[in-house]
Amino acid sequence: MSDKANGKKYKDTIILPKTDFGMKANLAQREPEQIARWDAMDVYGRIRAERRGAPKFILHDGPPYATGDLHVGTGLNKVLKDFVVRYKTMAGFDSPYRPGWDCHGLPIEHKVAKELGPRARDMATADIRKLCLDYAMKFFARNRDDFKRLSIFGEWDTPYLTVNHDYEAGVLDLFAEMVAGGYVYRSLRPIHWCITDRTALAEAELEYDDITSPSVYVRFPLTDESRARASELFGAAGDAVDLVIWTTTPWTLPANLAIAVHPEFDYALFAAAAADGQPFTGIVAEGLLDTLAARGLLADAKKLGTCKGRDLEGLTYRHVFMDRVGPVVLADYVTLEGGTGCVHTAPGHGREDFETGRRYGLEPVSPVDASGRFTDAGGPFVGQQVFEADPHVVKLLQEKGALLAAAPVKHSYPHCWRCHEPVIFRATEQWFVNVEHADLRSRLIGEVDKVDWIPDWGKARILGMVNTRPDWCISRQRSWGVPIPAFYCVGCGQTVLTADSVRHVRDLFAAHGSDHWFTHEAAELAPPGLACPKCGGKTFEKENDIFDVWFESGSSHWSVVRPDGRMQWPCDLYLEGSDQHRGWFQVSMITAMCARNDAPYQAVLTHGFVVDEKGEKMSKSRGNFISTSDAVKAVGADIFRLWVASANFRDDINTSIALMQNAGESYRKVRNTIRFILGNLHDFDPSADAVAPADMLPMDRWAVAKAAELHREVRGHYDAYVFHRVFGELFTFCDTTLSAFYLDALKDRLYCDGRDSRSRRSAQTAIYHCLVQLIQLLAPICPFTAEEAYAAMPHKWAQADSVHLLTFAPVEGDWVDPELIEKFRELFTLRDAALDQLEQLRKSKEIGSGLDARVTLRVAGTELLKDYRSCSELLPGLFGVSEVEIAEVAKKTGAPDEVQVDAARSTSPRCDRCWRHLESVGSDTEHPTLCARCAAVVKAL
RNA sequence: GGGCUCGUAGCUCAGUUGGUUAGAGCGUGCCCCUGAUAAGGGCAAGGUCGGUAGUUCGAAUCUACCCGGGCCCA
Repeated sequence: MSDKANGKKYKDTIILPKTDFGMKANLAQREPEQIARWDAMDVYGRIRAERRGAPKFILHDGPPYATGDLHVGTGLNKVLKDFVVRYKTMAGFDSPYRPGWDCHGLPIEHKVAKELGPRARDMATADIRKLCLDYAMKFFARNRDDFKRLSIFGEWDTPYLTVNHDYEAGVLDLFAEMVAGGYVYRSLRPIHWCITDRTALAEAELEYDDITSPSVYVRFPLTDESRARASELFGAAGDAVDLVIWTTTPWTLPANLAIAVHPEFDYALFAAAAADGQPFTGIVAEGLLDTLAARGLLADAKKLGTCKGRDLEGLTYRHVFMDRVGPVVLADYVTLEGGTGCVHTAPGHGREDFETGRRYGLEPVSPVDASGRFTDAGGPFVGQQVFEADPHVVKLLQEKGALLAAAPVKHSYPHCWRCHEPVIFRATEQWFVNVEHADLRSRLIGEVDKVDWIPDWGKARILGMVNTRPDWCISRQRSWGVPIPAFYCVGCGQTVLTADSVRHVRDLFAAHGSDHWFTHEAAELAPPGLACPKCGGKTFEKENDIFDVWFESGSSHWSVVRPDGRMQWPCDLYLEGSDQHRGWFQVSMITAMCARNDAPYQAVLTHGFVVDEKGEKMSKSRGNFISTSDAVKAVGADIFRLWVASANFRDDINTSIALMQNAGESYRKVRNTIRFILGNLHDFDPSADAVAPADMLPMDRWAVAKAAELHREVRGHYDAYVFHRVFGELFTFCDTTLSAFYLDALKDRLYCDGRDSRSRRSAQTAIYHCLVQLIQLLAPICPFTAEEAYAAMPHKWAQADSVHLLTFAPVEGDWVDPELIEKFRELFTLRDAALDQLEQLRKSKEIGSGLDARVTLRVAGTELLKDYRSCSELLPGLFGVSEVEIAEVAKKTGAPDEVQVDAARSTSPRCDRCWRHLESVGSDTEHPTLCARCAAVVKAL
């Protein structure tokens, strides 16, 4: 019989791996089937039932906007949440997860308006809202399918939608608390306004384009008292002293209430000649004096003195043509880029001006009606349209001798997206939340400090915002949203908004939804018997404004978390992208502090943004946009999820299909490691075959100790939400610990030792425990693969219909063995030396397989010798060679114990069955081509 | 322009309180195995740690400035 034929004959006597767990995952096809099975068994519902009464861990979902294809970033966010929820669930917590969607808001209304075109203007609000709802529902359904495909465990049949009646009622319930607390007020505020369409415009509805404006330099004279003070400040004086301002919108000058200077800049008092040759004394920023002089605005300018901007605060000046005295105020947005360093401030016509005015208690003046014509308060320009009034304003300034210079200037200016005409800033009545009321701002700051921000710089980020944020304007002149439930007395115009009136409307919305507001008259909406507190009137009009969508999403803790008996308020965790420091994190905190003086969350975890492979912003217009479904189509959900886990999400995340395919390489390694173990457990029943720890071989005890170590470290990383370390540990365990070393070293025992031999069962016991850890710890990240592996286990560690119903099996104390791990660490340096030698033999063609070689350890020192002899059995496996000889060599006195590693081609014959070169081959006459071990095993069959 | 933030091999990540020659894995190239086989094992190449200037006996690590990216504002 030839060697080959002999080998074939004995091949049937070795025990090769056997499993149905395929090498190819075929995720694209199998994942949807698995989802269907989970749905059919209602695995989510069963988890809820099994965890009832357990400690809770509540991750409250931030609602994504229901529009467009799901950006990979949105998919990544949901996957990270799913890691948390699944991990906490396996850790024994009851962690219900109810996803949500933000369904109201301008982007949807905008899309619908675009589709409708001019028809939109003639449509009833209620009809437009119906179309918006259809739009939102369409995308909600589409996005939900994408999320489900990622295997996010959650309540997909009962998500919270901000258009749900109970959600809308919750928004008003929270609003009622805030009204009761005195946080809500109504005031003028400038907004973008199109005088052609007579409508308010949002930032997203503006288009910027160049226009030419009649810019003017204007002199405003200081009052007598201020002139006296100025002469002290500057150490110089003039008969009259003028503040010089510059503006590109002369028509806003009737609304001028103040002049702003920068507190840190130096300002100069100067003497110069105006264009008409008349000498005058004025004030501008010192840094601009030369520039202005060089432009010929100030002939023969002579600096008389300087002082800091902050010292000018409180000086007063006389308006040139309105009967009004205005103050000098401080503002740090003043620049030296252009102008004079003294900024014309009209709180009714500019956002910054408005904020500055508010700081100084200046009530905005905005004498312009909806069509852009000056009202009675417009002084000399009553009835004129603002842009047409510009030249008249300039002329008047000239007549008054206040015009220093006028020149057309080209600059970028906002235009209406519909009619493309230039827009104006116009002050209208808006609703606000007062962040100073009842020390709200300082309470917010104090509360921010109590929340656990992960990473910790999140705290600095949100503090910076809370510190400087102005009052929150919560009203919008829009259709698609929750109406602000205020009433106005027809008799006297008085606003009526009380906690009780809000709660009355809340109940109407709970029953009928917010559409009710648009389909019913004020009389049907107001609480019965409502009377105007001012005039006693009983007839009312209803408010037309709706809430800012941020108010809606900022109410989710109140609408969703608080009423749900399965959850707890405040919840444990919010987990969103870092843009939400300004957005959802902040607005949720504000509403919660108003209502309950408490943060709505105990911890906030943020992730960076998904960017393209070059680290640049991802967008459809750049052509580097990737949707969640693109990703799933390319690599499948489990690989997508593994990719998410592999990235350090605290920074921005570089993304491309190719990078996800890289994660696919790691996936294959993990999968094949699991597959190999499964294959070698096909005849292993732990209840009958497991070997007690004390009886296990040292290398197997080492493997179990490594598995225990893995468990401890991975759990730690999960607890700290450091998923890329979870991934790293799991991968390294599969790749380095198991595949490259341990499993390779085990093959001889698993394949060739007797089926029931202690050495083989010991190995199986170890890989069984390794597999249990792998499947469990992988389950939150790759739920499909973990389930598939669990199903493929011939004997499970815990019986369940799904691995996701289980809690983590505890690691037994006697597994943990740091000393053993340390000992192997030493052995590995020996292994490195051996592999180095083997590689040289391979290069010189002396050997091919490691089994062609034998290793000799030349040991100097009795202690070390004893050490190696005690574990001589495991050495061939450690080095991957046929045999290892331990030889004693002389030790120099005083020298430390030493070992030298030598490898050489084995001189022993090769066993036909186990392929090892051993001296014992041929010792059995019945099986002359086998080694002693194999002969014995074959005979016993 | 401001606040926060990131920048270590082509890619994903490690790099204790500053301390030898900056480490892994993936990918790439080469080799081995053919009893994990569209698998498995090994070896090798690949980095001026974004740049510059400081502090220090010594800097990927500390400081300042600059460059590039991101989020949020203006």
